Amino acid sequence: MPELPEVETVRRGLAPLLEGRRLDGLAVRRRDLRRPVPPDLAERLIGRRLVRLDRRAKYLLWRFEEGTVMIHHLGMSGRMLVLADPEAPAAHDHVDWTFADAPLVRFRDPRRFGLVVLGTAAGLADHPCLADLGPEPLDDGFDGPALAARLGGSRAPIKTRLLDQSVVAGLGNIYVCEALYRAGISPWRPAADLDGPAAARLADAIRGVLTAAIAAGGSSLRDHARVDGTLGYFQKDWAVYGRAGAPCPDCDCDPDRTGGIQCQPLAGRSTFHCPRRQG
DNA sequence: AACAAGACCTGCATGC
DNA sequence: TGCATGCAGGTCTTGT
Repeated sequence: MPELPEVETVRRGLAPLLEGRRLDGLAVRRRDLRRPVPPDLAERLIGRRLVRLDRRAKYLLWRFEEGTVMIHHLGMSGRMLVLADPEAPAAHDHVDWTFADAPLVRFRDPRRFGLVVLGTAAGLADHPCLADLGPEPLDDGFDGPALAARLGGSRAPIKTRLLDQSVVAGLGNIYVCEALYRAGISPWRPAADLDGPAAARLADAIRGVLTAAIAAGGSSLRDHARVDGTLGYFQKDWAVYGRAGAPCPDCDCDPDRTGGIQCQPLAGRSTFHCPRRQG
């Protein structure tokens, strides 16, 4: 589930509930996530107020008083539950946070690719999780030249470069497919071959698709809170992802004649594209 | 150095 | 119905 828009949606849902509240309790049921949950997590956090909930790339940054930061990644299958009326934890409910005057917040992550570690505000930029991240695509200054500079002279396919978090922070397989489609650029095109206009179109496409997805996701946080399960929201707006065989919504190519949206592997990931629009 | 491939872990859809 | 297979939104490590 979580690429940048989903993490941002979670952040926007949780922040108003939790910012300014004191953490009163913490339950860790499994410590063997992608990296071990630190043994002193409770000791470092309990009794402190959450000053601000931030996001960097696909990480949630829980900034507590006195400069302690909980760095939290949802991995592939992680989601946050908001439970006004807490139910018994299920099999993959690994961590609960209890803030004063707030609903219970629970981290559920069946595949355990997620991560909860600690950092400090002063050293955050140098933390191993964050040190190599590229620019935030929604920040001011992310444009064609900035993207082109990050791509450098790489001959690798543009899609694999965009999945590299040190090039642009926060994109995953879905939004890379969608952005390349919007920009009309083949996923296999060597990154170094993008000229100025193409890089500008791609930067615009990245910002556009992320912005649209966040706008669509914002209304569905209650689905997360309700433990609804499935994805819900922006997926109905995907132009190419998961739509192999469907007609391209833009060039309207006939799937019977051109094949419509195609899915082919690239760097081991399913890659959805319209060969005609993105030739 | 740059890139590809495999590993990590579980759930789910599909097909026999 | 039951079982085997393949695939999944992300990193990280290993090997070429």
